[in-house]
Amino acid sequence: MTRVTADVTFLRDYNQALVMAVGRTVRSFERSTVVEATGLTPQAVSKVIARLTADGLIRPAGVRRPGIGKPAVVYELVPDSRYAIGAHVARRTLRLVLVDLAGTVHQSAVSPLPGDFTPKQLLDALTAGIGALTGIGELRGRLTGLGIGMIGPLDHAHGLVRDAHGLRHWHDVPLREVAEQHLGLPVHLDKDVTAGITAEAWRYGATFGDAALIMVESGIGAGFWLGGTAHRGAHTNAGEFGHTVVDLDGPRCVCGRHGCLEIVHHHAAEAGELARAARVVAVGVVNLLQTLDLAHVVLAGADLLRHPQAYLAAVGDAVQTDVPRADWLSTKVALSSLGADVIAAGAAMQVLDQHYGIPELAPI
Amino acid sequence: MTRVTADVTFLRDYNQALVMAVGRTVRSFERSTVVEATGLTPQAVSKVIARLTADGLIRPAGVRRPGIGKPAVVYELVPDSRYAIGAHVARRTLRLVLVDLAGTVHQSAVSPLPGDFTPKQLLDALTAGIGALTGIGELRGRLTGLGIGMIGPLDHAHGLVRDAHGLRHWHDVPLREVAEQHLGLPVHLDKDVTAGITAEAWRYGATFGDAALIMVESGIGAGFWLGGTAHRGAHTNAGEFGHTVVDLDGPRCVCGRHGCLEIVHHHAAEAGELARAARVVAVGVVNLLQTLDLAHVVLAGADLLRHPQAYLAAVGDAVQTDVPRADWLSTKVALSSLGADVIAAGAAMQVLDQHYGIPELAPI
DNA sequence: CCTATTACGCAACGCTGTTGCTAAATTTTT
DNA sequence: AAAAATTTAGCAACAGCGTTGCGTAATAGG
Repeated sequence: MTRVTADVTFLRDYNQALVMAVGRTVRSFERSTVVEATGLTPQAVSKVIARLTADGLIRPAGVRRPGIGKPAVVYELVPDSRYAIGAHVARRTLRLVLVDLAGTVHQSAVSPLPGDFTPKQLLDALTAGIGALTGIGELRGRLTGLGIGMIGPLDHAHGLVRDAHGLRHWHDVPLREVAEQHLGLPVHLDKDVTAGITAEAWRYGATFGDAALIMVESGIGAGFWLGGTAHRGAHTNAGEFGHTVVDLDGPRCVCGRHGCLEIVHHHAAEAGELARAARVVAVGVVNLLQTLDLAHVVLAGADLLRHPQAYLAAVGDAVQTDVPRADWLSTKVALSSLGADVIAAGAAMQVLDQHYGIPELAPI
Repeated sequence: MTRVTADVTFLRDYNQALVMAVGRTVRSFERSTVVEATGLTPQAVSKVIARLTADGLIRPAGVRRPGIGKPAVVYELVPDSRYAIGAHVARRTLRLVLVDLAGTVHQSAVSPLPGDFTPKQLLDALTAGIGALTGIGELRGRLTGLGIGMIGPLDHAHGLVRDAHGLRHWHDVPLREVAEQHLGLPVHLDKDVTAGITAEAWRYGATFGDAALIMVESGIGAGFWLGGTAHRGAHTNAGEFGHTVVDLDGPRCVCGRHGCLEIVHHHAAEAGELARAARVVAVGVVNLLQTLDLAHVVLAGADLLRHPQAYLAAVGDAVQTDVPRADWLSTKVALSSLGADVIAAGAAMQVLDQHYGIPELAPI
């Protein structure tokens, strides 16, 4: 939740979210854990824990007797106290997942979408797919909403699909509003890559630094996690990473420029030169590191995950070789920990994050 | 100021900073202006204004009689209530500026630095330069500190120069600490490009969106302003924009890779092909826009400012032509409004920002 | 002179996290 | 077996924040 001014309710929500972040990161925790992690006073932590317990979000889970003194009460998150549904809308498929408060994916289902599908067809597919999730009826009251990760361009703030690449029927569609009415659920709309990086950040926990998710799948995109939050850009259009020029004299791209990362990669992949294709992506990743100085790079996307080791090795090598070596300058490269579910799961986590994540203040 | 947990003092500082931001942006303001901009209640604004007035940071400046009713009291920032000194440390020169609370540059002085200067030599130059600023003695008590904008790599959080490019005597120098002792002033250390974009953001005001400052000057760097704050990256090393590959088969760069933006630009500039040099920078800028979706691009740096119109035209054209056209997707391209002072002035503003800027919370 | 309108602050309030202190549960020492 | 030490945890009072209710000051218009 974003607001401009800070009042005491912000204060409460913020500190409460800090405790929830601890609960999500570790399996179980006690009061002293939170005190250490947050710097809140023990008394304040007690109050927060009492509130969260009353809401059913956390629960006592035994005691710890470390030696002398009164044993400490151990608490744990109640994963099944809240759920969210995540949808990954691609050009031909709809993937739906059910995610709990701890970020665990409980169900995952893929269904085909009609070629060049319309908004109506997507809504129908969403309705059918959500209905098919087993036990969805029993989650009433615990279902916080639906997150949609979709190809752009779109307007995250207004829930508007501006002009989805390669889909004729998607110009200025107020998808969030329409879906909320159609499904009777709160809906959150974001670019696929941004949803993806949110999933990685949520699962990794609060120590997740600046990071990018590279998605190779009918195009190349990137999602960014900068300064503890998703970076969407001035018009929610950040991440068109495939359309950065890496070869001034390269082949002409659909975007009109020459030598875009995407077209160069595509040519190499088409020619069956997997190693060269992977190296091209690696060059792009190192460009990102030089520009943004990231702590994590996560690789994802259907086309990439068909040859995960080739890409992982190429990017890992390039990061080792091409970035100036220094022990203080390290970047972890990894494959998406959620595989093909990462976009849908991240979209679901964005919904949970709106309610139970760390709130933000928007400077004027 | 960064802290983890939110308490009531954070509330106060935050809302107070919002009012200061209004005061810095507009020439004069009244209570209703602030109410509208922030959403605070009139009563809350009255309290904040009373505190700021007592501290001498703002003052009444007449009344406004809009017609019927009691006239409103008009307030204004007191620019000379606080000052900061900014230093831009380049390879051969030291530039010092004196900046007031409103962000106005009052004095600017350039002095040469010895070739391959040592930390000691820089400290002496700083001492001499600061002493030479006229009227500096009368500012005691109103001087908030010294900001240093310097070539990297460096560690902003610890005030440590890791390994300044091309300077032999600068390995792991704790410049902030040393300078604080030597000068008896609080010192703030940051990369030159980050200081530069801070200057633009401060002057532009709170509505400044995601932005980058492109600096062409013995190398090409970029400073980023993302999500209402400076983006420094995981290791304060963001902005090595010159070392992004734009030509896979291009000439070998000092960094070891081939076809870096910097080396390609350098070759064109050396050959006297100004238009081509400018176009190369423009390609890089469009790459940034595709990746990060920026609202502003600011051009700066000694080498660029020797031919400002050529670069401005090339980048402006490329942004118009190469980024997918849409009325909602607009980026403003401009030359640095502070010219050669931008880095030093930005460094000074970072010091002021620490005290009177909008405080941040660091999620665990 | 009266009324409507606008600006603005005092006082009381609700809420936050903090502080001071007491109670409870356990181990260690006598 | 009893007393002391140690640690956890919460009740109660408190300070500080923005908010709300309401009274007062200052102006224009009738």
